[in-house]
Parts: sequence; C-alpha cells; structure tokens
Amino acid sequence: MDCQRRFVLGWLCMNRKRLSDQALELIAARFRVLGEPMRLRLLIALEDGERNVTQLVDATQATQANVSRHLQTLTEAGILGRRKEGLNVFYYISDPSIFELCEGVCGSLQKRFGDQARAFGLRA
Amino acid sequence: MDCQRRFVLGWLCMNRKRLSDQALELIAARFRVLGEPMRLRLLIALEDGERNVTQLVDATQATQANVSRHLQTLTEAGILGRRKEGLNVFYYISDPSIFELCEGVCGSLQKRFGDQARAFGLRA
DNA sequence: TCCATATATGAGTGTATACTCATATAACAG
DNA sequence: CTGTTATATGAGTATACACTCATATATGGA
Repeated sequence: MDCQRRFVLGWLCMNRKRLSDQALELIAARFRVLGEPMRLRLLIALEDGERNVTQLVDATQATQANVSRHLQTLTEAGILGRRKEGLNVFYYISDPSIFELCEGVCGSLQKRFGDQARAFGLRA
Repeated sequence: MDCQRRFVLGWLCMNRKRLSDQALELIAARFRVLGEPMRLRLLIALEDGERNVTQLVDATQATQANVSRHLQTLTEAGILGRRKEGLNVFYYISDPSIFELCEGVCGSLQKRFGDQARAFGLRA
C-alpha cells in the first residue's frame, strides 16, 4: 500500500524533469476524460454490460453525434472497448478500475458535503 | 467494498434525474480539478508538508499569479487548506485521498502503457 | 443495385478556462 | 505614515473542447 504509493510518486517525481512532465500530462489527461458528466453518464450506462450506440443515445438523452464522440474519447483513453456486430457497434468497459476512481471521488465529496449529499437522496 | 460500490452507484443513478445531474456534475468537476498538470505538480509539492506560495512558485517554475490561481481552485475544491502566518500563506493537503486517485490513474496507465511506462524511467 | 439503418466525422460555434501582465490588498519593518 | 515583501485578483488573450448540423461511411435487406 505505502509501497505502491512510493512507487507511483517515484514515477511522478523523477529527476528528469522533461519526462516527468509527460507523465503528469498523461495523468492529467486521464482525469480530464473523466471530467465530463456526459462521459460519466455513459460509463454508468455501461457498468452492467455492453451497449450499442443507439442504446446509449437512449440512456443519455444526448444526440447520436455527441454520444459517438464521447465514446471515441473514452475508447482512445483505453477506458472502453469496441465490438462491431452487423450494423451495431457495442461498447464495453475495458478498464473497470475507473469505477474505483469514481468511488474515491464520491467518498471525498460525501465527506465534504455530508449534509448536502444526504439531501441529494443518498439513503438506500 | 462491493457494498460501498453499490452505495455510490445508488447515489449516482437515482431515479430523480435532476438531482442525479447535479451529482454527476459535482463528480466531474472534481475530476476536472485534477485534470491540470500544474495542479498535480502543486499537489505533489505539497505531499510532504505545507508550503507557502513562494516555495510553490519555486517548486513549479510557474508565475506567482498562476500558482495563486491554481491554489485557489484547489482550495475551493476542498483539496487544500490555507493558513496565514504573517506575510506568508501556507497551503496544505486537506484531502489526502487525492493521492489514492492519482495512484489509481497511474495503475491504469501503467497497465495500458506497460512498456512506455517502463521507458519513462519507472524503475526505482 | 438501391434503399434503410447504425455509426462516424468534418465544419462551425460557443463556452470554459489556463495563462500573463499589471495592479490591488495585506502585513510587517522602520 | 512610508516602503517592502507576499499574495490575490481584474482584465485580456489564446486554446481546448463540448455541442450541433449536415453528411459520409458501412452493413444488411429487398
């Protein structure tokens, strides 16, 4: 645990500054991918199994063009996988660790906005 | 663990759509805060203890104005705390769970870019 | 081949925000 | 009070990117 921590920070804080910049940009980019509600919505819609684009359009109430773009972003980030089947393209979670990140963020937010969080309908 | 998962997703996927949108936006906003290399750099600089703005400017090689802005962003997000001492303002990590998120992302990236990551100088 | 359906993408627009410069505020020293 | 240092912030610019509309591509059916 702490070993892992040390490892990661070693990666981030290397002496060679140029490379460290690249690593930081990679990490930041990953966070940015998760920084859009639409994309979170898509991830949630995909959590219990693959869906095709049409199903995701229905689930998210967004335009097909927009959904396709976000799916592309998530796929390029390595978070989703793609599978063609006839006319349909099915997307699926290829990096489930994403959900642990969401949980981490939710935990922080709940700690921070305890009361508001509960007001959000947190029970059940 | 799985209980926690269920809990969080329950929060995200409530029936009342309006509120769920707010929750998603909150979560996405948190990810966006972490989606800037400069801010990650500041977090790393603060990991082993509080620092004042001048120290952070030195550590990050950025302008003082820019550092102050990012510190404000991080503070408003509840990630940093502030402490004034004479002319100096010291910032400190107030939500250490942030680092677990970074570790999670690093883990994903290492899995994805295994070889490149190693080329980054990952060892030791 | 021709048409219908599912998905992707080019082009344009609007918005958010990172950055900089200059200046404002705040606190201390003399 | 005056000047000096540390930090914050208003204003302006540039860039990234989310979104939409229209259209392209791809696959299957008649």
